[in-house]
Amino acid sequence: MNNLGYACINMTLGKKGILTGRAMRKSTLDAKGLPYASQLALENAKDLKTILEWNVDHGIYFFRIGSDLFPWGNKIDITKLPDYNEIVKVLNDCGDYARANNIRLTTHPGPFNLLASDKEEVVLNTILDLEMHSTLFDLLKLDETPFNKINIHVGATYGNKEVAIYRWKQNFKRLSLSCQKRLTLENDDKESMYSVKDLYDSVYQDIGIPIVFDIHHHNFNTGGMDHSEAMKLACSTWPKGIRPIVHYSESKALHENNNKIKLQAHSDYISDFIQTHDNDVDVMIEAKAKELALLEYRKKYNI
DNA sequence: CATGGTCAAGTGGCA
DNA sequence: TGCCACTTGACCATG
Repeated sequence: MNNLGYACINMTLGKKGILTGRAMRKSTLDAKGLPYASQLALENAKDLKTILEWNVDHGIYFFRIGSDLFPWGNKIDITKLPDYNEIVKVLNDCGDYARANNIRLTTHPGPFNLLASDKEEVVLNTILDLEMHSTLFDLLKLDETPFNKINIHVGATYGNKEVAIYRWKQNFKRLSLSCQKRLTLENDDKESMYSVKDLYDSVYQDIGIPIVFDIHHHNFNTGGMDHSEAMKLACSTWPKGIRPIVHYSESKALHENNNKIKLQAHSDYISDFIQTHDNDVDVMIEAKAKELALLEYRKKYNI
């Protein structure tokens, strides 16, 4: 195993008001407009640097950037933000810092990003959101490869997986090349949806999108493969020279012995050793306690 | 100032 | 039929 990372929020810094997730409701955007969106984006960008520095101070070189850095960035023209030039400078600086310190940055746009949708409006919204993430990566001067992945799910079947996958692949072609080159697909956490094997057979074999293996999700949708087989297959889809990423989380319902919680929900901390079956991977820990869970894990297993 | 309901977005599973 | 879960809580009105 190489890098251990965490997602979007630093609890320690968050308590001090340092975060990249300043957001607002639509009503607030309507009331306050671009100047306020600009102010939030600038504060978010500045805090990203602080979080990256904190990470380096704590030996963490893998971080997922949240989707709210540009509040409403998928619906507004961010180049029209009053502070746009300054925001770009700050993001350029964050990117330089990441490169200099060998930090791997990724994103995970929300479950509303459905390239397989049968509704054109949903697809258009998805394209806008994915392109916003890609533009953010451009401003950070990150690679146009899945080293800096923009990761999504297929996420829905519309009653016919084959047709949905076909639409997914058609709509994928509508993305900019730089966005396409960063995109990865993750296995879903429902039996009815897409396992690693589904993604491999129906998408990777056709258009070569790398597969992110989510170990927790696999428990709910194995596609007939055990963990070791599925992880190996997923890892085989990554380009040479780019370390595959796997996601790791544990069940909140089991941790808290509470059957009212869905088994899929993520626990605050993780307790089991992360088995990577000798694959050379970076592991994104998806735990509600964020970097605290990562630090606890390293302490527990002395790594 | 703390709390709790609500918030942009899509889908599917379940009580 | 309406909540929960997913990428993630944070916003905002109210007391």
